[in-house]
Amino acid sequence: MRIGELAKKTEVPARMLRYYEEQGLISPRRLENGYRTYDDYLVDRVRKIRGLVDSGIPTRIISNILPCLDQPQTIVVKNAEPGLRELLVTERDRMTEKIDFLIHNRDSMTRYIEAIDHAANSSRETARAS
Amino acid sequence: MRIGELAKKTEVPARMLRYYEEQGLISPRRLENGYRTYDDYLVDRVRKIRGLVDSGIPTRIISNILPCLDQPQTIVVKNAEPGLRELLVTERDRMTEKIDFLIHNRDSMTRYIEAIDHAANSSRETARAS
DNA sequence: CTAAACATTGCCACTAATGTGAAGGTCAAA
DNA sequence: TTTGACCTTCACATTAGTGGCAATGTTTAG
Repeated sequence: MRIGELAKKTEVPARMLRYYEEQGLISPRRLENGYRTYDDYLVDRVRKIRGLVDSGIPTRIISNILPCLDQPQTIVVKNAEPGLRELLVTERDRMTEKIDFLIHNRDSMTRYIEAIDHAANSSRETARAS
Repeated sequence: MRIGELAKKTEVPARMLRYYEEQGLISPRRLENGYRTYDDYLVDRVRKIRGLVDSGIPTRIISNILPCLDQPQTIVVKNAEPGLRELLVTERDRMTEKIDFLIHNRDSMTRYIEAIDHAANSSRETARAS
């Protein structure tokens, strides 16, 4: 598919897709006329990129961990680049920390919201009683 | 405590603490000489700010949700600012989405790392057999 | 077939958010 | 009175995007 279709499917502006290419996150092939052409699997990949960026993971890191995120445990593992495993473990652990942190704070927010609701109920009852 | 001590306790440079103040995330009092003075509870708060920023949450949002994150369900709930509950729920749900996304991808990374390890073991055994 | 409408390209510059560095001055403890 | 922590202010850096333009390719309507 061409850039416009991918943009529509991913909700990511074409402009941004070119930007991600510039950052080395996606590498579409080209048609004879120079137009970029994207394989289907890139739809999923672009969504992952968005999610990772939204989670505060810098593009430089994203480019390293993207290979892990493609569904079939591709034979790419054969690379065995030394240091890659290290980096992946580090980033995986950092991610786990982030998850725990977010869960903790999400739960605090939930309790706070419930406190608001409870306060609203109480004052309603107080008003009714008066 | 003064800015230097807070910087040491939180591992956040003093420069950055002034920046967060500028962004309205913390409001230290001042001594007669103009020095900033921080209460103990701000240590925790600064750590939260760091975590939230690292998780891709913009400071403008952080300033809104910070009140929820202070441990004692302070009587602050009395505010009942209309629209605040809405905003909190929205951000809480956004946070949940982020958590789910991160968990999913963290698990993918873990599987990939295991695949690397398994590949390494296999080739070691192959080498031994030859 | 031609012309208008639309998609894509590269390019350059600009914005917004989050920090960071450094100059020049004040404060206070040794 | 020197040293180190702190003050303000202005400017610069980095990351992640955006806007606009002129040129070219493609599609569609008359």
